[in-house]
Amino acid sequence: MALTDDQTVEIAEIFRLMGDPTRLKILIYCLDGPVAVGDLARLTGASQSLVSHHLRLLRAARILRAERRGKKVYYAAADDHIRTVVGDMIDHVAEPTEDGED
Amino acid sequence: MALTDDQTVEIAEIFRLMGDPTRLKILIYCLDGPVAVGDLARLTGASQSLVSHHLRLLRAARILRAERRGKKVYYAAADDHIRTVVGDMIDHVAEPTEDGED
DNA sequence: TTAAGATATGAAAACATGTTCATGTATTCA
DNA sequence: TGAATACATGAACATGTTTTCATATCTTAA
Repeated sequence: MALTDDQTVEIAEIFRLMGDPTRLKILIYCLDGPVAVGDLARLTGASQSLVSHHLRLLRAARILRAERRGKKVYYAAADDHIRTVVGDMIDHVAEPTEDGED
Repeated sequence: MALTDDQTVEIAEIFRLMGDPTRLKILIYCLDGPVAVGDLARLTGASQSLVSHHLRLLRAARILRAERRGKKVYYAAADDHIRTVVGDMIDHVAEPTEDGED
């Protein structure tokens, strides 16, 4: 595998950001295409302020990218790795658990 | 996508656990095969106690699975999804950043 | 320029987490 | 059994994170 310490920390940071339910919901809604901040608030049930705070973190980590169109700002997944990672994880959870339980 | 709220929380929980550098290191060392607790402590540079605490969390979330052999306990990745997810993430970080910066 | 809509930001409150230290519980071997 | 090795656990401390509330900024339209 051979990752540097910095790379490990960088990856951990991304996982950490995906590790909050509110943030993960936001991220998942953004996987299929750009969504406006207000819509994300309605979809997730979180306050506009909270969504905005989370979006800043997700954007800073390059997990999401923002694009302004008039008064609204649309957020979407930054690249396909993100989509893949979340997709794999959904598969993981969907599966009935591999072989022997403990 | 259509995930239930519980599923979203479950996925977030797994990401959260992978989101700590010490834990991620432990996990990565366990990807290629079973590793004993003491070796994990040496490999990661963390104390035996800390490694043990983290292992408990990773095991409870079914990210790792434990197997005792004599005095030692060996930990390994619970399934291939975990391997895939971490692998994708490593690709993500390895890449030179997709198109336009902000 | 003023008003209204949409998003962003700072500070504080409430809550959660990682780490250490001391100690407890297996397991093997003499 | 007793000693030594390997791992697990509980409590406490220190630090970090999520969330809210109030307010600021940006954009369009009248």
